[in-house]
Amino acid sequence: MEEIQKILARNLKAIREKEKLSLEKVSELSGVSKAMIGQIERGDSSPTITTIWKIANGLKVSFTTLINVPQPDAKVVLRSEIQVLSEDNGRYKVFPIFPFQENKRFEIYSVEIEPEGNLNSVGHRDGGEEFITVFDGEVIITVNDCNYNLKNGDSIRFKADRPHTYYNSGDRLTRLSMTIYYPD
Amino acid sequence: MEEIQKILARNLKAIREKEKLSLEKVSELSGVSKAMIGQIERGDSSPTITTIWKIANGLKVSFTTLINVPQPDAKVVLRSEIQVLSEDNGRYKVFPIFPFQENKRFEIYSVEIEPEGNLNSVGHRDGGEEFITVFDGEVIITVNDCNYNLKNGDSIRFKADRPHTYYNSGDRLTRLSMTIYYPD
DNA sequence: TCTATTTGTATGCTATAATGTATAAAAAGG
DNA sequence: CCTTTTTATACATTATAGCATACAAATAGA
Repeated sequence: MEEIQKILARNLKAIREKEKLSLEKVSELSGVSKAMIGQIERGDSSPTITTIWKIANGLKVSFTTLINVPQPDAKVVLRSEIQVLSEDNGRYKVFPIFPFQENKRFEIYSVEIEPEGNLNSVGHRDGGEEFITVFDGEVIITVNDCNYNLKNGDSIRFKADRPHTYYNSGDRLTRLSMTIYYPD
Repeated sequence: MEEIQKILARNLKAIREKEKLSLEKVSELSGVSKAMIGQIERGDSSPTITTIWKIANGLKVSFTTLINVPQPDAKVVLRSEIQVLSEDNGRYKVFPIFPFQENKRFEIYSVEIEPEGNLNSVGHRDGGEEFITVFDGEVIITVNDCNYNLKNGDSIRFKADRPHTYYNSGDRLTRLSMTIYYPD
């Protein structure tokens, strides 16, 4: 029995218990036999993707809910705790706030750019996407040679797996929130 | 043949072509037979979770990469386009920037709170989690009766499926970035 | 153009997923 | 406590996943 089967078994059983459903009920909801639901929960069988799909749909949960592992409560990150990363002679500063987590697939930064400060990025991992909101100042973001002029309060999302740049075109500090999503 | 099989077929074939791998090579990397890889790509078979796990690991991609559907490039959201939601007699304003997307599982807002403005939340959907960073002013966030005093540049993440409140304890506008994650 | 190599597909066989049914065990109700 | 109902598991059968092998088709190189 593979580890992934155990994970699936635990998650399915946990969901079923939490919702207070019998094997019979899950069977009705999903269109998968009661005996098969039981086999899966005991880790006695490695179900096909079609079967899992039916179960996920029947229980109205996602695949990842069935194949991932759980985590804990509130956590504060003070600015003083953050190890800042500088580029462009200190004119571009990145504050890594919430690191990447495998089961969430995103990480969060805040960014500060001094006037005329800039950063060129060759692009991140495949399929990555950035979500940026301007909280102070202004910025010109270039993606695939397209310039996007953003003012205070504006936002942009773009595919981050290609060359892109950030440039503070104003005369005061620019501050951005940055959420980077990775599909894998 | 189920729809999920077609999706899987398309994604696997796309990855293989992109990486310029032969069926033989994917077979070596994953430990799944060449014939089976071919069957999966043609949608001729509904593989078990163990088989998909092996393929995902062999190709170093996630499950979601194999079972999800692709999207387009950069998109700008100007502040003027955002429909603001107000609470507490206008002292608490929410700007929905990037709406929830099923395949990413998070949504992004910015929030503005006037001095003494506050909001009580009974909690969102099960397992939801909030990631907040202060970009201006200060805020007291309460989660499970615990108060967290955050200053400019500080951040917090907390389980959002329980009662929580936001209160501007300062004497000027507070601005927050808010990323809400939902497991399903 | 021809030959050798690589690649994808077809086929038959084995292993196992998935089911329906029977039954033992657990839970609910009087 | 006893009886009925519900629930989970065992078992036999059917369908199909997964594999090894052969071969046709496509590609690469001389």
